[in-house]
Amino acid sequence: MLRAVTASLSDPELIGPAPSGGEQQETFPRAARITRAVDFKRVLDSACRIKSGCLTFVALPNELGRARLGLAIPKRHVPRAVARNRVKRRLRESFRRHRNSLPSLDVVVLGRPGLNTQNNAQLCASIERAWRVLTERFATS
RNA sequence: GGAGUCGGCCGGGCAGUCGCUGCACCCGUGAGGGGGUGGAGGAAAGUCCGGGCUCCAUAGGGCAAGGUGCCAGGUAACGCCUGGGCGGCGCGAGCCGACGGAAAGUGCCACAGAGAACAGACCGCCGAUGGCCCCCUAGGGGGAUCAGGUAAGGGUGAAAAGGUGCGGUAAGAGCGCACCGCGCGGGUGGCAACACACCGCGGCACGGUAAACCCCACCCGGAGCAAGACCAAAUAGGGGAACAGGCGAUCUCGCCGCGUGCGGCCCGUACGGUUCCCGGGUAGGUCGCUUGAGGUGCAUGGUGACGUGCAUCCCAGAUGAAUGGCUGUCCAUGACAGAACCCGGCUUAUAGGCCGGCUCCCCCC
Repeated sequence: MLRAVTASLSDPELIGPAPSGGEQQETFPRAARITRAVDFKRVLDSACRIKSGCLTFVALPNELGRARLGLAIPKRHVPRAVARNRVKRRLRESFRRHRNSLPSLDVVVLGRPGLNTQNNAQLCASIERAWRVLTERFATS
């Protein structure tokens, strides 16, 4: 875990294009997702929330040695299924890219009002900012 | 060539790369890995109809409620589709139609208008007939319009007592006649809806409204994949057994027996420890879950919807929920939009493009 964090800080590409074959594979297996209702509940009951744009990131350290992602984009804030899929795909893709540089956290991303009107650039900026904040806050602890 | 109309189809392509996911195969004790192969739509949407499937209910029948509503066919079924009829719109191809019943009953028909349902004289026209005035005066002529006559014209209205023409009359009027229309009965054609340049009768309306109540005919049990079936921790609780045996006695039966509370004691009653089993059942998991009223091709019956036969193909199945990101390039900027048990329809949204049938107009030969 510690090795992963230091590697990420020295990594030149944080926003850049595809890495073209680094040492670490940027995969997104099922083990990197929060799939159980109890896990969701435990994370959402924790106090650490970071608002970034129209998204809220709720984080809780875990003992697994890797970061996990869970999504909760409500139909109330993004009524159309296509738009909802777009938001979730952006989040998953960005998480996949930054997974190896993140601390060992369970992160649940919540949608907030106004999310429906965000374009891809705004969305990506919000997500990138959230990863940086999460890394800084949990890297030392 | 232009305008229009109907039907069908596509709805970014290609290459590279990094990911996700179903399936079978290989490697690995296992976690997992490897290469292969499949991976959103014409509407996946709205959830408006109709089915399949599942559980519950149910002898049979009726009422109520709801729905459908020209006729015939297609279909698993339909409120859908096809063909036909009728009415309306369009030069036409075509399009549109809750299109059964108003002589079973009830209700409503505003405003305007003189009058609106067993209806009417406001303006107008007439004033033959009766009365009035004038003139010549047996008799006749003229005038005004009091009685009155009149539904042709004006005006009101969504709608005003069938229409046109001729006759007729004081003026008019189905008052009479001809044609058209209407109603009733019959005939003919058609499976039927219905049609008719067919026959007879009736001078002629039995106004509209049933997406107002209603009447008639037909159809209809309820809930939905979070349906439902199975496996099944932990905790609490339910039921049962054992933990304790001994004595008498012939296989069998009888008697006594743990601790604590209530009580002076017995009977009685309540509570309690450990282990195991049983059933219900929560978290969680598995199935349901994709081979189907299925697609494609050929043949064949039918005007058609569609049916039949043969061959061939397997074409998403996720579950905190996959089907995407990036780069290059081309067409020249890609609309509406994302499966959640599955089908058949309807409705709504939709940038742009392709193909075919038909109609009308213009030009050339």
